[in-house]
Amino acid sequence: MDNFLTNIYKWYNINRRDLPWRKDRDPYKIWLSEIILQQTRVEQGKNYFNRFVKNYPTVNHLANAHEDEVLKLWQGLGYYSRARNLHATAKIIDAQYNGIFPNDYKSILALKGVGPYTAAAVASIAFNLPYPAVDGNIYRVLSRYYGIQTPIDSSKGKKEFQELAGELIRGQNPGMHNQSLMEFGALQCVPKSPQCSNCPLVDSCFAFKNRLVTHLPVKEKKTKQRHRYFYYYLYDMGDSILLDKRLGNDIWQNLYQLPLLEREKALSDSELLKSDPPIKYPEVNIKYISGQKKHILSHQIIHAKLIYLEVQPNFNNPLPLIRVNKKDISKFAVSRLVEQFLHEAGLGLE
DNA sequence: AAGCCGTGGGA
DNA sequence: TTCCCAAGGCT
Repeated sequence: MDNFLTNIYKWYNINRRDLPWRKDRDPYKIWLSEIILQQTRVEQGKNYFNRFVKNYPTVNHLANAHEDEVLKLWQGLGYYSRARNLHATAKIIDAQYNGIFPNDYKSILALKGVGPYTAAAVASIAFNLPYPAVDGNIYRVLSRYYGIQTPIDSSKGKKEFQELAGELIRGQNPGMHNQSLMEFGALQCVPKSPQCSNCPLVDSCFAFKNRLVTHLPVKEKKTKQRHRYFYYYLYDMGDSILLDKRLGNDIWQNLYQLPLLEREKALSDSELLKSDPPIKYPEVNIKYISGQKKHILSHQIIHAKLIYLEVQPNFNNPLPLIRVNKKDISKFAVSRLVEQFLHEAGLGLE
C-alpha cells in the first residue's frame, strides 16, 4: 500500500475525533451532517446537528416540518439555501423514496443541495461506495503533499484533484479513507501554520521539502464585496411589532426581518427622517435612531441602522407585513443582523 | 463560468 | 483592524 495512505490511516486511528455524526451509519444523519458542514467549521455545526437530530430524528420528521420551523432551527448558521434544500430533499425522500434514503451515487447526487462532494461523502460513509470526496481539506492535503500548484478554484484544478483522489481511493475502505484524509486536513495539515514539526508525512511532503507549505493550495479568485445600506424600521405598537418575510433572489431568502428601506448610499439621520419609510403611519413618535452597524458577509458589507418608531396600536398593518406579538418574535427565523437589532431593542429574547 | 449565498474564529 | 477561510452548491 502507498506509504502516504498508510501514514494517514495510522494517524487517523489515533487522532480521529469522537463526533456526534460518527456514532452510527444512518444515511439520514450522515447526509444532515454533510449539509451542515458545508463551508462550516465542525465546532460551529455540532450544536446545530444535535438540535436537528433531536427535533427531527428521521427524514420523515423533517419532511413533516414547516419550512419556517426548519429555518428557525438553522438560524445563525448562514447559507440558508442549505436549510431550504435540506427540507425540500427530505420531502422528496419521504414521498418518492418511501422515506428510505437512496443508496446509489447518482440518485444521491440528484438531491437538492447535494453536489459532487456531498454525494461522494454520503455514498462512501453511509454506503461504503468508492467515490472520492474532494473537499477543501483534501485539496489542501493533496496539493501540499504532491506539490500540485493548479488553482483549486479552476475547472482544470478541480478535474485534476478529482482524478488523483479517485486513484487514491481505489481498493481502500471508502468511508474510512475519505474521512481520514479530511480529518488529517482539518486537524494536522491546517491552512495556517500547520503542524509540520510533528507531521508523519514530513519526510515525503513536496510542499515541506520545497518550502511551499504556505503557498499551497493555490487559489486564483478573490471575491469582491459590495456595500449596501439597510434601514430597518421597528414599528412598536405596544404589545406587538411588524415583521416582513424576505422573498426574491437575495440574501436571507425566506427569513423574516423588520420592514426595510434599502439605499445605495448612506443616509444621514436628517436625510433618513425626510425619506419615505416602508409604511406611513398617521402618528409617529421617533424613539431613537441607532448607530450604524456593520454586518460583514463573504461578498457584501451591509451598513445598517434601526429606526425605532412608536405608533398607534389600533392600526391595520398593510399586507404582506405581519403583526407579531412581542412575546412571539423569537419564533421567527431572522438574520444575525436583525437578531442583534431586536436584542438591542429589548425584543426577540428567548 | 463566474458570481452569489452567511457566519464566526483565529492570526 | 483586517484578512483569510471552513466537510460547497446553485445559477
